[in-house]
Amino acid sequence: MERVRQACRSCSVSQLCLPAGLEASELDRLESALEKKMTLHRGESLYTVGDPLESLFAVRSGCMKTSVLGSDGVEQIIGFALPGELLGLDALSVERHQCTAVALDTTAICVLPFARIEDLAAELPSLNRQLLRIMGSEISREQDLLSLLANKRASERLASFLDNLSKRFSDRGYSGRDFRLYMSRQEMANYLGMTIETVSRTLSAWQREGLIHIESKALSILDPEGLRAIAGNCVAG
Amino acid sequence: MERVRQACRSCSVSQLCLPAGLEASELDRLESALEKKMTLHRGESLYTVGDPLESLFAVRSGCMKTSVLGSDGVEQIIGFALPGELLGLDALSVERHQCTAVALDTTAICVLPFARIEDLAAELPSLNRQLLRIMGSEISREQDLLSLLANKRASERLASFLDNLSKRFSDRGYSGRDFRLYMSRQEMANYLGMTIETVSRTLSAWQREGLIHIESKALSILDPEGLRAIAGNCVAG
DNA sequence: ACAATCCATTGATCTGTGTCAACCAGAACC
DNA sequence: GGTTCTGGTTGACACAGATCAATGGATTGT
Repeated sequence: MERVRQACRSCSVSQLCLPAGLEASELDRLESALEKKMTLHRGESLYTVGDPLESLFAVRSGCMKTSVLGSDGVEQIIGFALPGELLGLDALSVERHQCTAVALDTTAICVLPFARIEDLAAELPSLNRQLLRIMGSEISREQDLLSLLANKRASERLASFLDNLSKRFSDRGYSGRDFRLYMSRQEMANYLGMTIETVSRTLSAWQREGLIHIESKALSILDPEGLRAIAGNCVAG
Repeated sequence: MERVRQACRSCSVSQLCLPAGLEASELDRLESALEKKMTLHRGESLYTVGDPLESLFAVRSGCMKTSVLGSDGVEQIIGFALPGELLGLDALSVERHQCTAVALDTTAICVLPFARIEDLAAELPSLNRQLLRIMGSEISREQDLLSLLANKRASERLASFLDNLSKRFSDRGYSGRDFRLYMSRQEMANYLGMTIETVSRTLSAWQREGLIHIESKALSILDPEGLRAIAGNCVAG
């Protein structure tokens, strides 16, 4: 771990992250509250269920998954976090993390000590507003996902998911047509409430139909419109 | 609509609501920011998708449902709000409501003008903290619901739902064994991602087995343990 | 280079729950 | 007092997707 100066200003996703909308002087203060950055490797966890809330985290590069554990011990993946996204917000309720965050790839993380963020937010209204904004969008992201799981069929869910990933990659300056799926088929299936076999079969069918090309984790979307049509024009997921 | 003085202090659910943890002087200021209260009748809506964010709302008595509209126009119910619960948090992301809130019964609502709450939160750290806490618990509530929808079978979902309602009623000082289901079978089914027929069949089966007694909307839980066993000891829903 | 894993694909079969349809009961209305 | 409506229950049947099983390909470790 190392102290990072100018962390936010040099970060390509700051406009998607906590600093969005802050002025230069405010950014200075946020950067000085930012403790350190850390790097996780595939499979390493950032926090697990029950850990006390010490910090919020921002993904700087790479990809994380978050999951909750059902009473039966079965993992349910809640989301995949790309650069610019905040992690740990669910811990604000009871001061303990309610889910587990694991790296799916080598991932750089900014650590935001909660006490400092909280103090700073009390002084900087625009920071507090941005924090609320991010929490609000996490709430509505989950609402969209609920709608997806409750009343769409498997292929619609998978198509929405790929479309959503595509959009997020292009928002971050990467190609929305060709990208790497950081997660395994198992993880996609779990996230979308289906089995690995159904994921595999559906992808194979789309490949046969010329909608996509997929080889291991490398995905090319050949017909974005076709995919969106299957998704029912809904980009949740 | 009328101005309400001492709104929070006289409210039986204030400890579940925004004022939780506030000192007397802070409570004064919150109450003076609280604009008015209003009453909705069954079927009336508090806000709908796209309405600009003007206020957050707290349920004082009665029951509300919130739902999002899929791209295909299909309603997906996201939650049922009981007294003490806050509504409108999803609007903080884009300053517009992302879902619709409709009364399921005659319902009293406290209106919290967002601009005033925001200003006040900047001055009262404990209020801001409580707002974040409530948003955090909404996030984890939805996470639990995701887990329920993605990998539980219909009967487990329904049992979890009833168990969760039971718990919330008893938290509010009502009986957790005998209570009125404010929502229709159709609304339960929609919320839990199943059909009305499956809800009906499952309830009938449990009635036959002596787990519950249900007549129209009046539910008695005869065997809470049995119900919880079906739910797999998970209280999400 | 080989075995040992792990992950993905594909096929065959089974099942939970959706779909379609008939029926019933209570509420609302003439 | 009957008619219509709305919401709920029950049954028969169909099907999307789960489950079980076999195989293949890639990655890891020795």
